[in-house]
Amino acid sequence: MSLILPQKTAPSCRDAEATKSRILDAAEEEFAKNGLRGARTEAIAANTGVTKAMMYYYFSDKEGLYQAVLERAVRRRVSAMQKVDIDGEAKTALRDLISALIDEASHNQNLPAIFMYEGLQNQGRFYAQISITSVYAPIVQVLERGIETGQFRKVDPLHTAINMVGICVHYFCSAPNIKHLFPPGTDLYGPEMLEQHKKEAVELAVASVLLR
Amino acid sequence: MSLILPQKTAPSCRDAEATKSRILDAAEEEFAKNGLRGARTEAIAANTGVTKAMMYYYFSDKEGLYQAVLERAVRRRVSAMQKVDIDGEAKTALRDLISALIDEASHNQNLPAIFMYEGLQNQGRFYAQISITSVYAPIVQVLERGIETGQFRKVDPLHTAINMVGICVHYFCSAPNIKHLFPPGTDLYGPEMLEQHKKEAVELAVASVLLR
DNA sequence: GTCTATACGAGGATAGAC
DNA sequence: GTCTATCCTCGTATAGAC
Repeated sequence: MSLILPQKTAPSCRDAEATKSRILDAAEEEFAKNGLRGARTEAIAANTGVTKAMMYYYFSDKEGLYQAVLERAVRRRVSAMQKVDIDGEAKTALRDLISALIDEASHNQNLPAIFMYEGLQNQGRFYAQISITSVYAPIVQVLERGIETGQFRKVDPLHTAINMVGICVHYFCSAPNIKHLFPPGTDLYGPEMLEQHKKEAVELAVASVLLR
Repeated sequence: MSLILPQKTAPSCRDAEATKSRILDAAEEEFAKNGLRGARTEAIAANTGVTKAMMYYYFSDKEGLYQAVLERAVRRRVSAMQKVDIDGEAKTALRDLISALIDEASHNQNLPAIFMYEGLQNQGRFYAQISITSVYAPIVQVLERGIETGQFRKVDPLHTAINMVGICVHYFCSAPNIKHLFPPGTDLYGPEMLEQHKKEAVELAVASVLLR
């Protein structure tokens, strides 16, 4: 019984793109957990299946890797927001935008943490180059239209958009803190809880602007 | 002109309590910027006026210092929330709670970051011992009462309380990110901006639950 | 393209004088 | 109680073989 055991994750089969994306995945995980400063290149490599040296081969240094992770993350979130049709009724469009944001965070749970860290720890340095506008812009537009058409209260669209994003992401970013508020054993990332978070968030967002 | 120059911050005058609290202040600042892992004991000492050795004299290690900072931070936030009179009309009580939370974050801008980091980076490990319940409990109570008395929609009180805290703190935690959304040079911590954030947040929170 | 081995600086922690 | 000097691990990054 002396079979040759496979490598813990995947064979090193000289596929550049595959390797790069494996590194990006592991790095995203680590940066989401610990931020740029707290992340350990060692830990990234360990979860990658390839060695630390490869990281430096493809991404020149830790910061380069971080930036690549961030760029991919922004691309994903922007694309999730832009898939939403915002040209219909303002109320529906708002509901769909909030849903999309939460669905996307539920699907890729690293993103909220990645963005939060970028602000907290990195002072939004890379955001300056990347332009986060495209994430907030659709919400702002829908709010503006809702106000014009008389469906929504006269809120400040930008502040309100920021507050709505706050509703969506705080649940994810604070999950380890707020889990103590729920019955022991509750899984905040379980399907029922995610569904309820989405429901409550969507209803709260819509109710908060809809004219009575 | 060979005057003896004063120490950069304060004299080392053998006052234990004063020294401890100076260390705590500097540590809070550093932990708020970088989190437990990212924080540098060197940096804390540098802003303290006393040496690194003193840190280890009073707080056994980096983790001990972190825990002390967190405990003080929780005490402050809980006390800010408990000062609010929540026994009057539900709508007023809710408005006052949200105001208090934002005022407190405006006053001590490290707290939102400290709590966010505790969840993101430290998996809420210290929260388990400290009990964060007292921060959310007043909001939950007020929401429950508002629902009972028929003033508020039938929301889930806990989820909604979490979402409302999200509204309050996201502005602060994401400040370096979202500042790119405002005209260049806007100071998100300036009095006008803070006032507007409070106004928008309070109105949004109240409108989101008030029955039409 | 991928690996092993290692250089080197940063940073947490302590010893011991005053 | 406070300081200076130092230890030593950990973690980023590179050299060089395959």
